[in-house]
Amino acid sequence: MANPERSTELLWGAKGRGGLNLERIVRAGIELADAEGLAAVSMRRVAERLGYTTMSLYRHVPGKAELVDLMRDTALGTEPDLGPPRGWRADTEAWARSGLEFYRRHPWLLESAGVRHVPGPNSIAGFEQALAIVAATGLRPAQVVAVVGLVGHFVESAAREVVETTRIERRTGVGHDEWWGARDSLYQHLDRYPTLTRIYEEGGFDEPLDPFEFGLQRVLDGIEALIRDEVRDETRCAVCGKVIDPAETGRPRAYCSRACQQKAYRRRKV
Amino acid sequence: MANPERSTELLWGAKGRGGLNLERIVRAGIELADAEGLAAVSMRRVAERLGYTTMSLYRHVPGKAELVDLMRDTALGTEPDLGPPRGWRADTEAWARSGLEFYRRHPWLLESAGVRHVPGPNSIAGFEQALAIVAATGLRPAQVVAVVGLVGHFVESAAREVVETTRIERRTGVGHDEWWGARDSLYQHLDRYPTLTRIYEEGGFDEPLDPFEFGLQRVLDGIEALIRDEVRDETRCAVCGKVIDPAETGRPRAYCSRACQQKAYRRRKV
DNA sequence: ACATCTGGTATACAGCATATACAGGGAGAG
DNA sequence: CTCTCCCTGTATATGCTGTATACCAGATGT
Repeated sequence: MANPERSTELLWGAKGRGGLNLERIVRAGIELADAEGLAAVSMRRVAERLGYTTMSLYRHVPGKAELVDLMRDTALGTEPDLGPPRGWRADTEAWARSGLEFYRRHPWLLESAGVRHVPGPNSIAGFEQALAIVAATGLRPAQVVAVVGLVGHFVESAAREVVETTRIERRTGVGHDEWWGARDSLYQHLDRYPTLTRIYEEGGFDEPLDPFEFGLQRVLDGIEALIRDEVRDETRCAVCGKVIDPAETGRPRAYCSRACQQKAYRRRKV
Repeated sequence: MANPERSTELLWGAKGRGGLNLERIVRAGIELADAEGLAAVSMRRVAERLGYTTMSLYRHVPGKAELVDLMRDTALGTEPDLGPPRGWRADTEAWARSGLEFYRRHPWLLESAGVRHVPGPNSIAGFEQALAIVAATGLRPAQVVAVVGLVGHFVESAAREVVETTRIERRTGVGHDEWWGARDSLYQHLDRYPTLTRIYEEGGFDEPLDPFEFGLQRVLDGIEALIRDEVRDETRCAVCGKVIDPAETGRPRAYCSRACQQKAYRRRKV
């Protein structure tokens, strides 16, 4: 993937000379987006930041849409792993939490999330990670896929909420005030919203629960209920997914065969 | 709210004469967005559709952002209600389903959902509806708010997925093929994604579960678990939320007092 | 009768993505 | 060495976008 010639050129070329690169363009785009949001990423701005003309970019990138695709997948690539496995629930939680952290670092990804989303290798790697975690529950394959989709979309949605909130708070100082200021015009029609009124008066909006933490526990509870209903009490091999027939004595088996045990060991070692 | 003069003008002016209106502009914007997506809504296009010049719109609307806000709230206004109450779970499900249906009708709302979202009266009305449903569970106020947020965001997220899928399928004919076509380049690196490979081979992607139906049941299950843990076995008044002390004989009480019973009756009647 | 306001128009400008034409430099062929 | 061709970067132009500014006709108020 990483052309070594280009990489050294990228690492050592520094100041601006050394010619234009795909990598340099993508990096400049990401920096711009991290700092000022996706809307600030225009071909002009990216080119300016690199000291070239607008059209020079088109020698390396087909168009803006593709640039954004590349930016997304590249940004994904710099993420850490989740540590040692501790059961599907803890692992899924860790996966979700790292996803949130990721969106926090690159909020602009949320702005372009609705669009077509051509999956790059790094994006697929995250998908694989989640599939492996959830597959260990023993759910049926289609259910595994659905669960991963559910959690993934939940993270995206919650991140959108959290990021938006912090952005507004940072921009308007307090934030809460502005929100309730806009609500002032509502107070005249409050009789039309009796439940809203009651919940407001009971302080339901004073200290809102963290939407990510709250929602995540609900979603995981829901998945747990599904597992309880669907999965017979069989342990399954983390490598191949086959049912493991339980050992009658001694330490419970974790793999269905020596082959899978070895495979897991090798994978763990690299 | 609805200026009768303007409304009659709007209803009877028909063909194009009768002058420009806020309502006509907003309606034209919605029609355009429904047909061609939010990206197609430009001041020029809206004006053309009405037979006026671009700048004429600015006599009635401060700018495009405000026009979109108005479009959103107006679109929300034409939605049906949910029928008679049948318990929090069925009601929440109905609310979510109507939300999905709404997004299906106006997919462009999803494109502008991430943004600041100034809440209009109709949007608040939907919020009130959901609050009333969830408040009947007896959860604490902050929890009620969090649950409504969770379900609302889930609907938005699932709708995005569903709408996107149908759009791609409609545009590219089959859709599935295109998706797996893009995956062709992946097959060379499949050894890097063992779980993905296994799930694919087991048919986990062949007949994907409906993300809305699947996710909704998980989310509701999670909420149900929360209620089971949090709520003592007390029935609560749907009007004021107070605890109802149970009737020892006869039909179970639904309201905490005659006053609330009457209030509910009056509200139901209008 | 005159001023002011309202609603619609025409023109202009800055920003955007990108198509097209062109220029210099390096590589390879004759 | 020269000629050609490709690769890379540039300059210019087109057609979008939102909107500022200036103008103009007609209605209304005084």
